[in-house]
Formats: sequence, C-alpha cells, structure tokens
Amino acid sequence: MSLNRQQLQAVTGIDTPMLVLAGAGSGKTRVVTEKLAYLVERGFSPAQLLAITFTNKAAREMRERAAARLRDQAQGLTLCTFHALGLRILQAQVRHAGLRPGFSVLDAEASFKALKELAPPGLDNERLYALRQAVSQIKNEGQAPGQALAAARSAGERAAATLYADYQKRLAAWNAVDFDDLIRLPLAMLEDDEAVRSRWQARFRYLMVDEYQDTNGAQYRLLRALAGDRGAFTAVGDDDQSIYAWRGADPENLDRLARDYPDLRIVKLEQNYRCSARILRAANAVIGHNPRTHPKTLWSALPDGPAIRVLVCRDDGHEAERVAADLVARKEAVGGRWSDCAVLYRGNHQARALEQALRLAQVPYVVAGGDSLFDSAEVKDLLAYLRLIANPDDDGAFLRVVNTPRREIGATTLDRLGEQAARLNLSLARSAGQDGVLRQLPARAAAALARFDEQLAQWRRDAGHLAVDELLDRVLAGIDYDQHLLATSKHPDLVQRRRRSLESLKQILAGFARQRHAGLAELTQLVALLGDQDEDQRDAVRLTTVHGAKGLEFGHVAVVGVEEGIFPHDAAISEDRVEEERRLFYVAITRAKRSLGLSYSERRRRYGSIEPCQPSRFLDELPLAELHWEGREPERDAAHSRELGKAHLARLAALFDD
DNA sequence: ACGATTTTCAGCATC
DNA sequence: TGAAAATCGT
Repeated sequence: MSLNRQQLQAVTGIDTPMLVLAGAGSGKTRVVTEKLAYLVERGFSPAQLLAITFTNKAAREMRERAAARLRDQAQGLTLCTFHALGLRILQAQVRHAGLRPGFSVLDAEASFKALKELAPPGLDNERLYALRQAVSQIKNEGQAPGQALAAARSAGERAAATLYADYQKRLAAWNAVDFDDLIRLPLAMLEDDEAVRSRWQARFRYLMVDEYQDTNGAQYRLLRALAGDRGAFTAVGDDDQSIYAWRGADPENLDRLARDYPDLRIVKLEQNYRCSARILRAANAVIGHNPRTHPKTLWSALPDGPAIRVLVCRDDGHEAERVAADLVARKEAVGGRWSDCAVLYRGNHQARALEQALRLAQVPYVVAGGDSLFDSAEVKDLLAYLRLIANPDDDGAFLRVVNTPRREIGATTLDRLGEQAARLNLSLARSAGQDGVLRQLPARAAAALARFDEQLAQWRRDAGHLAVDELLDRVLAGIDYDQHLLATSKHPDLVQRRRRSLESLKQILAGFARQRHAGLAELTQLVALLGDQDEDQRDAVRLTTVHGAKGLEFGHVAVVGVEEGIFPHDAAISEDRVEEERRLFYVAITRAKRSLGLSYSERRRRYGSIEPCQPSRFLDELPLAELHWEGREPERDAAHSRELGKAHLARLAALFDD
C-alpha cells in the first residue's frame, strides 16, 4: 500500500521543521516509520536519529514497526520516551546534574510519600493532592526552586514553592530524582550550558516526536534545546486526542511551534484508514461538540458496517455479563481472534466486574495496566533492597526494607536513628554504619542495625562481581524471604503467586542487564521507568482503560460505563474539564475498526451502596441514525436475544468477510 | 514490637 | 465495597 499525497509530503519534507496534524487512524505511525527510513536513505545514520514517544507502550510499538521497516538499520536508532531520554542524559552527565552515580528514580508513590511528610501537618487529602499537582506543575514549567519562590505571588503559590524547595532538598539528600526531574534537570543542563547543548545537538541530528499534543512546557523546551535553530525535527500530533492535560500537557505547544519556527510546514492527514464510515461519522459528531483550533475533517473510504449498539443494563454486574455474552456470540457468528476485541473503560477499578463475567463465560482475556507485577509488595520490597544496595542514600528504600522481614528494628529505633542522621547530615543507611551513632542507641537496637549494615556491605561487595539475578538470589537467601512469604501469606496459593512474581522480576532484570549492558544502578533506574515490558501475546480479549488504548485499534470495541459521573468522570464535570473527557471518548470510539458497542447501567454499586445512574451526555451527541438501542430484556428472553444477536452478527460477518 | 480489629475514605488516567 | 490506616490489646 502506497502513501497518499499528504502522507508523502509529511515523509519527504525534511528541509524545514514539520508539524503533522494526524487525525485518528490516519496512518500516523506509518508516516513516522517511513520517515525514519527516508532519513536513512537520505544519508542520516540511524544513530543520529531520535524518535520520542510518551508511553512505553507506544515506544515498544514504534520499535517493532521500525524494526520491520528498517531491518538491521533499526539497531542504532534511539527510540524512547521523553523520560527515558532524560534518564540517559542524566546518566551520561551525572555529576553535571548535581547527582552521584547510583542515584534513585522515585516512583509516583514514593515521591508523594516524601512530599506528604514535608507538607504542613494536618492537611486533608484533597489539599495534599492539590499541592502535589501544584509542585508538579511548577516542575513541568521547568522552574528551579529559587525561581518558583521568587515568582510566587499568592499565599497558595508561596506554599507550593516552599514545599517544592523542601522537597528538592530532601531528594538531593537522598541522591534521588522523581519523574518530573527526568525532564527538568536535563533541560536545565541543556539550556544553561553551551557545551552540553552542542554535545547533544551533535549526537542527535534529526528528531521525531510522536503524540506531540501531549508535551508539557518543559518537554517542549527540551525538544527545542535539542533541535536548536536547525529545526531538524518532525512533530506528529492530534489536538483532538489530547488527553493528558492533567499531566501538564499543553496543546498550546502546537501554536508555540509555529511562532518559534516561522518556516514550520504543517501537513494535515485527514483520511482515516481504520474505522467504518459510520463509526467515523459518530466520532466526528462527538468531537464537533468541542471548540477546536485546528479543525480537521476526517473521512473514511470504508463501508458503513453495522450500527453502533447501545446496551442499557440493569447494573454493573449485568452490564459485564452482557458484554461477555456479546463477545461469545460474536466469536460464534463471526469467528476471528479474541485479540481482535477490546473492552474499554474509564477507570481501572471497572475491570473487576468484567473479569468476573469473562471468567464465567470462559472468554480468555488480558488486563492491561492496572496492577502490574511492580505493584506487588514483594517486588517493591526486593527492588528497594536493590536500590539501597546501589544507593546508600536512598532513605525511602531503607525505610521500606529495614524491617521487612522483621529485624526487630521498630518505630522508636528509627526515630532515634533519624535524629542522629539529621545531626550528622547523613542518610539513614550511612548513619547505621557509624559506631558513633550506634553508641547513642540501646544495645539491642544497635546490634540489629549493625547486623543489617553488615549485610548491606556484603551485598555491595557481591554486586561488584555478580549478575543481577545472582545478586537477587543472594539477597533473597540472606533475608530468608521465602520464610517471610510463608509467614505473611494467608493462602498457600498466594505464596506460590508471590514466588512466581519474584521469579519474573529476576527474569526481567536479567533480560534488561543483558540487553542494555546495565549495572545495578542503571537497572533499578530503568525498572522504575519502564515497568513490565513483556506483552501478553495470547489470543485474548484485551481489557484496558481508554488512556491505555490510545494508539491501538481493534476489530470490535466495547466501551462500558458510558454514564454521567464515570465517563465523563465526576471530577472532570465539577472541575469544568468535560472537553478533555470528550476527547477521551473520541479516542475510545475511534479505536474500533468495524463494530462498536457502548453500554451503561441504570444502577451501579459505588462505594458500597447502590446508586442510580444517568446515561452519559456523550450518547446524546452521537447521531441517532447510527445507533441501535437495546434496552434491557427480561431474563426469560435471554436466549431469544442471543438469537437476535446472532442474526445481527451474521449480517455483520457477511459485510466483512476478510 | 507485633498481630488483630476497627475506622476511614474513595487517585481517573502515566512517566 | 474493599483497601489502607489508625487504634487496641497482648
């Protein structure tokens, strides 16, 4: 299949900076991979090319596509997320960034915990979230603590700036960075230091940025610093699919690009190759309810396909059952692969009812995102051990593992240790290694701490000559973790599951180590960022949030919980952010190639009690002619409705026999 | 210091 | 409803 005229322009335009406004399903990924190939043809070496995405999933997808297109040329390509790029820059110039080798990358949870401890005491959660948001926003604007303090006008801004300053002091003491720092610190180096800037500008001679509408202020400046005046970049994005404003994404960056690069060329991709004409009409109708700065008119040459089904259900359990039954009926009638179907929802917690129903209906499924391997306590524990071995300053890691498994080092001992550490200006783990500190403590506590310190010292020696998986085995043996698992797991199968988690962790770490030739410190840093990389390849229905489905496509898509309060979400309604929810809904329905089902419940269990629900306003925004409503039927008619469903699906099969 | 029991509270999405 | 935190009792 060849490129259309706009796609060709997007691919071959390399003499001026380029912005590609790519509608949903318009072959965006294809353009990016073709362009990478084109750049190589035109004399760029793959090592000089940098392709940036926002999510690990997108990076993985792009890597596969690039490998298929570029073959062995894809090897030298740098293809990663903004944050992974930031991490590389930091690793390459650790000292310059004010860090020491072995620094820790805090995950969102650890970072919030640190922030919470520094915030004024007695704040309710709502205020804490607001503060976290405020601090993160300051960082996403690329401001240093001093700048933020100077710029603060209101009392609220001063509170956020003060907290930010304290928080950064704490991170510095821990030799740690958070996710926002992975952008902010490299940016500061690039902007402030001519030498660093030219070094990285020489390293990357052409930049591709995917999902450009999701960039925040700091990321935009990072892009500009790397591209420099050469303007050797292509940004690909779609403002209608901007769904990360809550993460600081600023679609304003689209216009900023045109201002900063007057010779910017803009190409619009408006032919959709994915969705049936009917689904696309519905999508266009929905997004038409938003004010738009870069209006696009998406069109599809594909046939209409079946009507969009709207399922009205009794409650969330019923909804899940019907979705499951629908998937079974579809499989019987149309055949095809389970993996060509997806169930999309607004929040991860909605997966639970679906899982139950799918299990009952014996439909194979995989849940994307949600709680991964890295959310389990045992994996977090062991990763914290590794982090503490790599970075003796990581107080967060120390506190997590110091008494797991029990070492008889309790809260009082840690309080005393904390006082001593503060006095000496040392981390907790380092203080525990000081005789002077231990002498201040009761003999029992001091002995326990000394034992732990000795263990750590031994592991640090081991880390020098052992592979990660071997080191992990040694740690597991040293702390008798299996015993701890047995003692803390209520069910025997839970013990099995946890053992398996640790086995997977070992595999993943060993895999990373081999693949990236990374040492212990780099491994823990990468893992914080990348999470679980292996995709489940089984033929199974995919359950995912709408956010997680961005960039993916499926023959059949079911969107559940299309209700006021869920989609759009309550918080979005009260905070006047329905437009982003509408874009999210637009993303959801444009994942579907051939058939689309939407469903909502009349009642739903929320926080324990059963509450009545209203259908989502987005349903009213869909063209009535494209919809086929199916109210809830009496149970005795379930078989009948199944037959109806089959007849419907048989027609569908006749339309699309591929 | 630790496990058992009661109370609270509800983050929506990701790096 | 269910998980996490706070409190209680040994």
